[in-house]
Amino acid sequence: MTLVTASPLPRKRATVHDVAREAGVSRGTISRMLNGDGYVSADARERIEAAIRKVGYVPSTTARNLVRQRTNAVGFVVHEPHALFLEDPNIGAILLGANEALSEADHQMVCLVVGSERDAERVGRYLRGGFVDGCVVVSAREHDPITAVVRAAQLPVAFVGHPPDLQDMSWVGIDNVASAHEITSRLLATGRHRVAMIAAALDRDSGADRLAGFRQALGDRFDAGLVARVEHYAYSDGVRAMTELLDRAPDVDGVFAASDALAAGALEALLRAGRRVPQDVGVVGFDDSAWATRCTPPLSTVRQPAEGLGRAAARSVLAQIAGEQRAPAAILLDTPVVWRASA
Amino acid sequence: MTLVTASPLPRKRATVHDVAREAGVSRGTISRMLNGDGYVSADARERIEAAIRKVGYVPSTTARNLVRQRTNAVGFVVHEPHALFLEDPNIGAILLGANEALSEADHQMVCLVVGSERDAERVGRYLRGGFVDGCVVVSAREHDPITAVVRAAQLPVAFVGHPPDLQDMSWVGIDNVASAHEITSRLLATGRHRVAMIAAALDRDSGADRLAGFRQALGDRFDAGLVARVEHYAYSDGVRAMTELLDRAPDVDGVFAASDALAAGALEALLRAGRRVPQDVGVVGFDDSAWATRCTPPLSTVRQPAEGLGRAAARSVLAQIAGEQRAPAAILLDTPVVWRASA
DNA sequence: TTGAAAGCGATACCAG
DNA sequence: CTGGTATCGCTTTCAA
Repeated sequence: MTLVTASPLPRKRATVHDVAREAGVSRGTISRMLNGDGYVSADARERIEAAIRKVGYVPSTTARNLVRQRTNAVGFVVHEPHALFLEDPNIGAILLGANEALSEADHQMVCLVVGSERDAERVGRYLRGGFVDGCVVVSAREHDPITAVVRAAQLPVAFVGHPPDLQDMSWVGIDNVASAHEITSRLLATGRHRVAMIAAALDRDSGADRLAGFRQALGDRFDAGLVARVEHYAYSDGVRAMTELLDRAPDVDGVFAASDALAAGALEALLRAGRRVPQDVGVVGFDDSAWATRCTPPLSTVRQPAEGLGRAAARSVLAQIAGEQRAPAAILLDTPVVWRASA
Repeated sequence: MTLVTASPLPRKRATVHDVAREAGVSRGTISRMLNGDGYVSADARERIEAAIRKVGYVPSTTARNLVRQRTNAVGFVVHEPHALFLEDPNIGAILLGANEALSEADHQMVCLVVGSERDAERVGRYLRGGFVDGCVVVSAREHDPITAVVRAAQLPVAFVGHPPDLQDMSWVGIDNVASAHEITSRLLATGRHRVAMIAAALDRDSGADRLAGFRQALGDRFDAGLVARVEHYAYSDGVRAMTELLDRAPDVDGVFAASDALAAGALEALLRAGRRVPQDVGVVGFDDSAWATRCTPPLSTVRQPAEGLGRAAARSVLAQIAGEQRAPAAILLDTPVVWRASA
């Protein structure tokens, strides 16, 4: 640890008052100018601009927020950061999509990370306390405290995904059942007979629905013994599940993994077991994340429009803030199948 | 898109005033109670609590921030989100570390993403406008507008990494030169003679320093022809660079990649070229990210204490806010070498 | 076109 | 222990 120089004198922030005195006008005039209400003489405008530069004035966001009763900021609430920011490749894209949409509307996205009980409580306070005008919530689970808070606060909100207790709040998502059904069918169409699934996150709708779609696609051929259940969508879970599956059913010739990361793990396990993909076993994933193309062979998968989800959620919140969208809506985005070499 | 139900009536928020009237006490008493200054009779306390519940009172963060002249929130500013949130595995861990430290101090972390000019301008406004009490900045480049803003605002700040124009602001980081030197030496010690490097992000200190350390370790044996330069720390860059390197110098028997993602890409290219790792070519990476263990063979690498960086940065900011740490400091964290099977 | 004044919703000091 | 009052920094009628 190295010390470098001494700290500078802490100068006090300039206020409208200072600018007013300096420019010889009233604070009202300054405010009007800054907020573009027109009706400011060229003369006054000039003097104010000079004064602002001279005293180094920057309006106080806080004071402005208080009087306007709005912040022009929208929260982006993320849960379980460990599982998400570090493992889920979608979260970053969703965040980017949301930021883009908000930026276009000149709103500030403030991302709030909930990593503990304590965080949940504090984030709740900020949310209800008017720190933001609305928020996007990703990966809420059932009975999520955040869900309760935004409902109680009647805050404009859009969820990404739909926990069962959303009631009358808006959400955006994809049709997990249909997507899983489709890709499973495609896999079956390659002539596989013993198709397994690596299912994950069954306590969330995404996980449960993908399993449901898989089951639906198999119909009579569904064999519960060919479903490996794991906790997370992670690579290591995929390795473990596939190893177990090979053990249980050595004749397996097809696998639908509930995420690309899981599929990549499965690939690794298959490789270790000496199986060739796609010759011996066909593998398909879900997400079309970076995993899909970095695997060997590249994964056939379902494209999850992550950025689009973020954008749509943000737009929904903005519409609610603007008072346009009155009724809660459920927005489903398309999920094209991307067919590559793994099946 | 499905419409669900009608929206509820927008009730107005209760204020201290309402609670005061309801409980028959003055607003001062309520404030004292809420802010734990003691000195509130059991009787008053009870009536206030009841009143709060009854009118559904939640203090306004905004109003409180204004009068207190502090928000108890710290910004976490991220640049170039595409490169970072989607590619850099460290950013998530840094964010988590920072959040953890802030949470312990009961401060709210608000993550602000700068994805465009417009974002930079807006984030600058929020930062200077007192939206947060201080901030952590990751991945600032030279002449970064954010750097200028925090300097001008004299905002308590800690950078993760150190762009050259930091002047007297605090930062936390690692010794990239020494780390690169060490792992290169270890690689050489395995008996390699033609050791190449895949260098990236040479416009940032991390990238340039890793190259410098590599060069230093090689001394006389340094051969500029064995350095492949790429833009990003990404997997695909690694594949490309390694392919090129094999082309240029087929006798290469060792590679130091400036990140694990690059190393993973290199592994892929080597595999394709029919080289065995570590028998024919030894490969080492940097970061000790998830890449390192998910590769085959797992990577020998340098552990970058990402969470620790986030925590340290956050602590530094907190100390500055508390007025403890007056002088700017440079904090370097340790980077142990993690030796696995790839070299 | 501009100034004066009334809030926005809390906190904090000061008598009592 | 508690109530009154000034204040935080800005926006926004309302007259002039």
